[in-house]
Amino acid sequence: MEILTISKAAIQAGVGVETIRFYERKGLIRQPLKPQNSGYRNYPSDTVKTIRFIRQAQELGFSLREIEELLALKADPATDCADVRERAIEKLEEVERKISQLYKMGSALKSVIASCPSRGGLDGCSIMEALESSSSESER
Amino acid sequence: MEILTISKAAIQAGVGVETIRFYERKGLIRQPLKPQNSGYRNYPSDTVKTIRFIRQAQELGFSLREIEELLALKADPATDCADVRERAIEKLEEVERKISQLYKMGSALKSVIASCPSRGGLDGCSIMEALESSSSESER
DNA sequence: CTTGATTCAGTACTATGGTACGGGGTTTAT
DNA sequence: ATAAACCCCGTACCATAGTACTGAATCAAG
Repeated sequence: MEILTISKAAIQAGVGVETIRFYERKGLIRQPLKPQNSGYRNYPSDTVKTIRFIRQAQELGFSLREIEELLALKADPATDCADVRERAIEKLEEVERKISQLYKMGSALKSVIASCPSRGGLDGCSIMEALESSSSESER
Repeated sequence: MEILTISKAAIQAGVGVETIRFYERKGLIRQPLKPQNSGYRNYPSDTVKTIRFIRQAQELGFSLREIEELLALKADPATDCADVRERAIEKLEEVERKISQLYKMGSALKSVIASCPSRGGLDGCSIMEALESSSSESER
């Protein structure tokens, strides 16, 4: 297994050096071996994979906190595939809910555009109405 | 039209009092009338609708800055229609960009879920594999 | 062996979107 | 009329996801 300095690891993973240290501080990647006479990190190439995993999961809409959980599942030999699948399904549902709302918003905007040929009267401007009717709301 | 104190408005809109003042500072909602002998805000119920709109739009991935622009579309019917129309078109494009982004996320999640055996250890978990092996470089 | 590049830890700073607090003034209910 | 509850403004603080900077230590090349 190849050993990498932080900057080599950063290049291979496609992130900045600071980002790696940031992930380490956040507990997303563990601090690698540091040789006794140096404080320098020596990364196994596994770490590069982990970082890529993080970026990939971010692309799918997972937050770093959620990714941390995914990584914990990954590290636990008792984890069943269904656990991971469950999280992916939840995320998919989240994504799909957003898409459908954006569709509504898109049609509201289209109707605004259509009903506004070139002269006054924005009475048909109903972006809010379109959204109001579709939202019974989340708590905080 | 009902008149509300800030806390009543906050409750109706499902946000905190501080959030309303924050939106006001940000220019998302306008400061309401304040009776002469009091510094207290008196909100029309319209404001509640605006706040709900803001929350809704945020859920869809709009930033407060973008939402401010969306709100500007709805406001002021005296504005030239063509101008409003232009901004509406821009927002529509933004919405469509968001949809396609989320769509990509959704398909990625779906394909990963579909190929998951949904039981067993992670050795055979295609979701984890997908997250790891993907060397699609998004550059930064 | 010296120079320049890299790395270290720690902290500060960015932007976004709030949330909390402190020390007042105002309203309202009893 | 007095206490509880509410509201004011300003400022400080929180999380998220990094990015930048500092001064000292270490490493790699000539």
